Amino acid sequence: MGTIAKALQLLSHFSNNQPEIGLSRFVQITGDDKATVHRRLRELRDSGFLHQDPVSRAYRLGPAISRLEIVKESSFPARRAAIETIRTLNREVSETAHVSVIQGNVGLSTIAYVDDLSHGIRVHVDVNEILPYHATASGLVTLAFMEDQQVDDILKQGLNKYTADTQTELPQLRANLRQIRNSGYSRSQGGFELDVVGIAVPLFDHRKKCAGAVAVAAPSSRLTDDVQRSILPNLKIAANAINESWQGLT
Amino acid sequence: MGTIAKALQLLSHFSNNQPEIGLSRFVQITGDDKATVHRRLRELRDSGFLHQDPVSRAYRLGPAISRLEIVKESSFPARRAAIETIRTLNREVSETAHVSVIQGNVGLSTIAYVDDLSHGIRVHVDVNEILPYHATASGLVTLAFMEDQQVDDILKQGLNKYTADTQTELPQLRANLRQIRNSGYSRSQGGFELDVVGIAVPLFDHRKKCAGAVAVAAPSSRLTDDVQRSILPNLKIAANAINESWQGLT
DNA sequence: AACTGGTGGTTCGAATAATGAACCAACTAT
DNA sequence: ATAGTTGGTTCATTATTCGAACCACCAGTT
Repeated sequence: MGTIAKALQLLSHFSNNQPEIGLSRFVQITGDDKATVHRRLRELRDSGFLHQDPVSRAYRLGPAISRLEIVKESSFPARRAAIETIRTLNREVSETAHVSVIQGNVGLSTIAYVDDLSHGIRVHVDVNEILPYHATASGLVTLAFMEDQQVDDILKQGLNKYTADTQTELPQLRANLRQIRNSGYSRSQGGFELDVVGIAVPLFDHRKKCAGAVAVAAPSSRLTDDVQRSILPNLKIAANAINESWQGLT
Repeated sequence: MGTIAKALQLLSHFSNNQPEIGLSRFVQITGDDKATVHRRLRELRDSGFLHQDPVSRAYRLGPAISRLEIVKESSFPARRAAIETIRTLNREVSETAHVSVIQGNVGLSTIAYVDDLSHGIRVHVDVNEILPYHATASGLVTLAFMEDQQVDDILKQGLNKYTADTQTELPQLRANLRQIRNSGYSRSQGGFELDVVGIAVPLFDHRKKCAGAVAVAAPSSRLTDDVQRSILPNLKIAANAINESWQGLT
């Protein structure tokens, strides 16, 4: 990994739970030397990707992010399209829904989500973090529809065990992927976050290559087989809508 | 400038007019060696900041941008707040309005804008580019309310002459800044884009430090003194609203 | 007042990673 | 075939990143 990637990885440590991070905390997280981390943070700050509080000296995500997002969305409004459709999806199924896209071989990056508000108990996965391929419904379904070469590269990296239920056995996983490809959707039960069930359907880009997934997540207690069956058609409709609106963005 | 900053600068070449850029074009723009540029692009791609079209091999802004923007806005919803208020501002004054924030010493980064739709002829500045301090209304008003030390650093870098009307004489500029600080607003006539007049009012962060500006831009033909006077109060109301909503985001 | 442990930040020799001229490979048009 | 594109790679040279040790500051303890 080059210097650039290492620096950019610092940005991925920000989340809802941790919107501001100081130098020492960064050192603690990354394990790198303080001087090194500091130099990287300074360059990110000077480029506008971080904003440093003048008083507390802590860092948070900077204005350059917003600016680039505007450029991105005004030329390829992928996110806007996704948000619209998962809003209606959420209204129909009354559960948390999100759209995530492939981000290299590390996992899926969530670009839109709608938290369910109708239930008292609801899933609160922090979608601001990268979703691993092998432990989430979205990840599994993208793996299933991905090119074999890339699947091999990803599985070669090793399978992190997030919970007791995370599937880390390669043969079973490969069988699971075949089954997912046949059925057209994936289901994951507590592999990433305990008691959370996810159902996901693949998304494709303009060249029919798998680009990501739409998923619904819910507490396992609420997601009976019947409910699941009722959600699936809605998921597929949402996926079609997003696929269609993404075709124009070549 | 370090390697990280050089790589990140590649991202700033994307704009509405140029949403996709290939390797050769990047080499042409930057003047760096092809191998160097390619390595930087690859790292940005692998980190998710660029997406490479599998067919055309051209690069465009990637999903990591959207992800970070979500994290940023869900912890510090600065942009959302800004968008709301400039929408009403736009309805009231019927001209293009935008909010830009300080991005280091290079200029201002626009984080929200509303294009005016009521007039046939309207300003179309590409707000996706960095606004220079000395040549725009937003830039001038932030300079006027910025700390002297930083002002000196910025003016030291030299003043680019964008149009025949760009003010590049230091003494006049400094006098102009004093006058702006007294009046509380700035006005710029065709200094960055010909025939465009801008009026801007400063924004402050939680420590009362100048953080950016709200501005209205219009064709000079339409912006008579009377119209200008009528716009000012609306601008100040908008600035107050944004300032207030930003206070909580320390 | 000195000590302790916590911030953020800097220095400079040593180690490492970025650099760029030359080179492929594929495609298009002449 | 030739010449001019495109994107991408190699490898010896060079310049940059790296990191142990350092400073300055602040808050609470002894």
